[in-house]
Order: sequence, then C-alpha cells, then structure tokens
Amino acid sequence: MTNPATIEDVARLAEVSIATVSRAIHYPEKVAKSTRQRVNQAIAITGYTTNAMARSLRMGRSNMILVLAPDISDPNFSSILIGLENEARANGYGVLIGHTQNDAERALEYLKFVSSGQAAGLVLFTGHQPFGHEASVERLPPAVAVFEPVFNSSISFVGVDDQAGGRKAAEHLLAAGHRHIAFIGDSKTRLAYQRRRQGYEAAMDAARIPPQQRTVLAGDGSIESGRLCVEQLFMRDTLPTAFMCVNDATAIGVLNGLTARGYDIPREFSVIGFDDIPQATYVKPALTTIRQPRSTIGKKAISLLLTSLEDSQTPPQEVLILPDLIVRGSVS
Amino acid sequence: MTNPATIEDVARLAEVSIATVSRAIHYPEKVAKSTRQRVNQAIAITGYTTNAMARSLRMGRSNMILVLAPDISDPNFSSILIGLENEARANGYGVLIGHTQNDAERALEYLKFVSSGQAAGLVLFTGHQPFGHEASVERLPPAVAVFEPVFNSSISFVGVDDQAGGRKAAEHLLAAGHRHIAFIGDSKTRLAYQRRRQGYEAAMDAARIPPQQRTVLAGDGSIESGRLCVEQLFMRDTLPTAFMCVNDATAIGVLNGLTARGYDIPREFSVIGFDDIPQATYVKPALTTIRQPRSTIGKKAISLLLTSLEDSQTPPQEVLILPDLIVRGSVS
DNA sequence: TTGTATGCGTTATCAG
DNA sequence: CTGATAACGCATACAA
Repeated sequence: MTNPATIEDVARLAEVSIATVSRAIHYPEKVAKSTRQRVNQAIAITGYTTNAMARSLRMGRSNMILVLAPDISDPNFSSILIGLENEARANGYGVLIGHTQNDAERALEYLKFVSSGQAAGLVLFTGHQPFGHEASVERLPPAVAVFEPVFNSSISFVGVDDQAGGRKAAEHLLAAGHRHIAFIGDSKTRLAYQRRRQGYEAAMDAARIPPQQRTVLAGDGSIESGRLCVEQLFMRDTLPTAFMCVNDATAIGVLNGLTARGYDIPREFSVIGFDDIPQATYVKPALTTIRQPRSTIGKKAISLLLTSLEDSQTPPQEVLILPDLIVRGSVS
Repeated sequence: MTNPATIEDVARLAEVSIATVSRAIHYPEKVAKSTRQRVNQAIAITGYTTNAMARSLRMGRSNMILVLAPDISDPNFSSILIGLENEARANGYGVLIGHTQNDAERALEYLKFVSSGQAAGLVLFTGHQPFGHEASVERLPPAVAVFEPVFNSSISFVGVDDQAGGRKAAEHLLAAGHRHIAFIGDSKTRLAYQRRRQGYEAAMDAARIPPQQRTVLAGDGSIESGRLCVEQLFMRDTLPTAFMCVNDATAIGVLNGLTARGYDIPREFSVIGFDDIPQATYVKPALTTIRQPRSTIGKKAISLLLTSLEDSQTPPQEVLILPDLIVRGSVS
C-alpha cells in the first residue's frame, strides 16, 4: 500500500544521481559496470517500475495504441483485435480498447485521451469519423481503419477486398447453376457493404444476367434483418433460388427464416454469407461464406500505423487483402 | 497538425496568468466575471483541452477506469461492460479495456498502466489474480471483480448469487418432475461454477434425491465440452432425463449433441442453462436459463469501486444479486 | 563516467 | 481577485 518507488528512491539507494539511474536503464553501455550493478540491485530491491505517465509526458509520446470500437460484441472484432495486439506487442506497444457504443461524445473523450498523449495512435473499427462534428480534423492523431474504411477521409485502411469477395461469392452461386440470386442487406451508409454489392453486380454482369432478374433488398447487417428480408420476398411472385447475404449475421437470419417456413437448405434454397464468424460453423447447415483474414488484417494495420508514427509524412494507403471462399453446407 | 494548445497559450491570449486560467476552469466563482469571459473566449479560440496526462501526473490520480478482460468475445462481457460504462460516465470517469488473453505478462503490463497512475481503479473480469506471481500484491490498486470472484483474495466482488441461481435452476427441473438430473460442466478452478454446483446439490438434497442418483460431469464451459459430455453419457447404462448445465454455452453444446443423435427437445430430454447469453434465444428450442442481471452488476461494481477510491479504508465486500429464471422452450 | 539543471502541462499553495 | 512558483516523475543537454 506504500507508494510505488520512484527513480529517486532508486538513486538514493544506489547512491547515484537520478540521471545515472535513467541512463543505466536506457543506455546500459554508457554507465560503468559496477554502478550499473548497484543500480540494478536497487531497482530489484525497491521494485521500481518507470512511471509510464511521467515518461510519456516528458517524451511527448506514449507506447500505447488505442483501438476504438463501436461494438465489442461484433464477432469480427475479437479476432482482428488479437492480430493487432500480437503485432503491437512485438513492437513494444500495448493496446487499449475504447468502446464508443456508436456515441459521438464517447468517441470524443477517447480522442482527447490520445491527443493528450496517452496513446500514440489510433485504430478505428468504425465506418465513420469518430468526431461529433468534423471539427479539428487537422489535429487527428495518426490513425488507421480496419474492417471498414472511413467514409470520405484520408485515413489509411486495411481490410478485405470487399468487392472481390462479393464477386467471389456470387460466382460460387453462379457456378452452382443459380440464375436468380437475391442480394440481401444492401446499405446506403456502410462502404464495405456497398463494395460487396458491387462485386455481386460485377459477377452478374459477367454472367449476363439482366438487371431485372436481380433482386436487392436493404438491411442493416443484423440477424433480424435477414429474417425480415425473407418475409418480404415471400410476398412477391417470383422467388430467387439463392441468397447472397451481405454478412454472416444476415445469412443466419435468412437461414432461420427459411427453415422456419419449413424449407430444406441447401436442397430448396442456397445461402452464402460473408465474414466467416465463429457462429457460421454452428448453424445448420453450416454456412458457406467468404472468410475475413482477420489476424492478417490486424497485423498489417499495426505495421502501417507504426510506420506512419515514425514518419508522419507517410501518405494514406489502402491495403486490400483477397479473401477466400469457405465451402460448407449451405450452397448446392 | 499543429500542436494542441496548452494552458499557457490560453493565458497569453487572455492576458492572464496560467493560474487564473486553471482557476477559471475549476473554480469559476473564484475569478472575476470579466476575466472569466476573456479566458473562456481564449479557450474557445485556441480549442484548448486540458492535457489529461499532465493533469493526472500532478494530481496523482486519473479519471479512467481500466477493465481487464481475458476474452473480449465472452458473450457475458459486453453487456456487463455497458453497465460499467454508463455508471462510470455518470460519475465523470472514462473506461478503458485491457485484453489480457489470459496471459500473465499482458496482465502485468496493464497493471503497470494503472499503478503509474494512468487509471484510478481496476475492474476484473477474470477469476484469478492478474499477476504472474503473487508478488507485490500489497501494491494492488483499488479493484473490484465482476462476473466471477477472484479466488482466494480480498478483492470485492459484484455478481450473481451463483448458488441461489444454481438452486433455482435445479428446482425448476425438479418441479417439472425430473428425478434424474445431470450436472454438466463441473470445474475445479472456476469459483462461480463451483457455486452453481453447490446450488444444484442443495436442491437435490432438499428433494431427497440420493447422491448416487446424481450425475456430475466435468467441462470447461465451452460449447464443445457440452457436446462431449453428451457423448460420454451415452456410453453409460442409465441416462438422465434432464441436463443442468453450468452455463449457456455448455447447454448449447448439449442441445447440439442431443439433436445430432436425433432426440427431440424438450420432449425426450430437458436442458437448462445459466447466464442468458444472446444466443440462448436463437438456438432451437430456445433455451430456458438463469439470467445474469448484467447491467445491474456493472452499475454496482462501479459504485463500489468509486467508494473505495474515495476512502481506501473501505473493507472488501461481496455483493450478490439474485438472478431470475427465464422460461423458454428447453424444459418440459 | 557521472551529476546538475531544465522542461513536459498541470494544479495548488502562498503572497500580493 | 490575481500572479509567481513549486511539485508530480522522468529524460536529456550540458557541464564537470
């Protein structure tokens, strides 16, 4: 319960100045072997640990990276996070998570956290700027977005090539013989989803499926919205034979809706998702989907962030990773 | 991209001393109205924001709370977190998350983070001490554990009354007429699970079910372990008619195992879980379970932490909340 | 090789 | 009501 030892305690015990202690820690070769030993001993005795805050204040830079997430329960989040953490750790950085709950005010507080130097850089998991108003954008700390690009900004992005992935999904359905493929979960606001749809359209174009044979339903990426889309479709005359869903959650909703109506998947309908979240394995039938290379994304994001930390002149980049198709049981 | 404004910039612009600026911010009534206005104006112009790091260094206390989680993707985590965040925010604190991945070294780094003053207190989501070795335990910052008590320590705990919950679950099965109830997911290391089992035993005792009619299988709380337990049970002569699972994940595994063998739930077997995670609703049949009052837990945990922050003499407490039974479709 | 002194941005104490 | 100034714990330029 006593206060943590400071560098001064160590100095006193080792009978040297605090400068020497600091040097013994950061430049061991610049201090005589005998004094170095005394210092190390004193450190061991006192249990001294350098006060990260004071250090950051003095150096004007911390060794923490802040990850901003609107929703930590997003199944995509945790595995990307692990990729981030491992790479950060390998480079001497720690990772902190700020949960914004999609709330601008919270985001702003976290932003202050980093601009007051408590974190060196930012990883954004959200698809939008983390600021209430677009004020003070010029004071934005080094940042990189993952999973979903930041709309209309010059922030670097590391993620999956959504368009290529969308195309791959659609082509898989096409190759299975489907001609009438519905796109479920279209979004006006989420860039990643729009790109997936572009991939769908491109594949349909290439297969010479006329636009009037394409069905596109809007959604918000939730399980519930997938189920709802199925209901909507059953109000119509013509039904698709396959569902290409904007993400796995939507696909699970579609699966639920379909089986609730007594249909047998994949015999009567085919369904494909996107992301490959853990749940995709447990659902019945197991979901055929496009896999997010999550740990790769995390890794690349950190190394990108670190280089722009070293050299603030680095121009923003977009790193797109080609996703793989994971064939399971929901397509025939 | 210019450096953030400091208190000195504001002072210069308002033509006052930095002391006055600080006062105008923290004790507005102690400064003349006219100067106060000048200062506020200068603040607005410069976009000044007090540097949290310098402030914390000077004050020896920050307004951040660090939440340590071994596994972000734990479905129990996110909703407790929201409770924590809301209550913290209402009291002027921010919340940061440290993801330990159950790794002692990572935990240690986060611990340094708080002992260097970058966070005022700690919320533990894990069931064990967050230290490599139990060294320096006396220097432990104010902390409170949620969801799972910290084994063998004097850290305050806020969570569900696991024993009462376990008993409630068993009694529900008993009331449905079951006599042979298996307990799935026994654990030697996790205190919360042990308590749930004690509740089970208590209920069985009260119903005068002899110990030899009780079946207890070990598990680790995962979906997979639930499925495995079912396999094990089918190697035996006598089968239970009901499964009381240590948590929902295990229960879902049991459900999967049972339906994979072609059984109809709840007609042929009954299953009850514990936690009420979101997935419990989506599984078929929907899971009858014991609900964790998650946002209440979060709220109480923070207020407990804050009081022990004000007055470090507060003795450790154990706050146990009575959980409710949620009846859905997996018990008959 | 080591020590002294300064400053990072704040808050708080003490005079004026 | 306001201003100088010390201190928080550390790293480093400069002097010795």
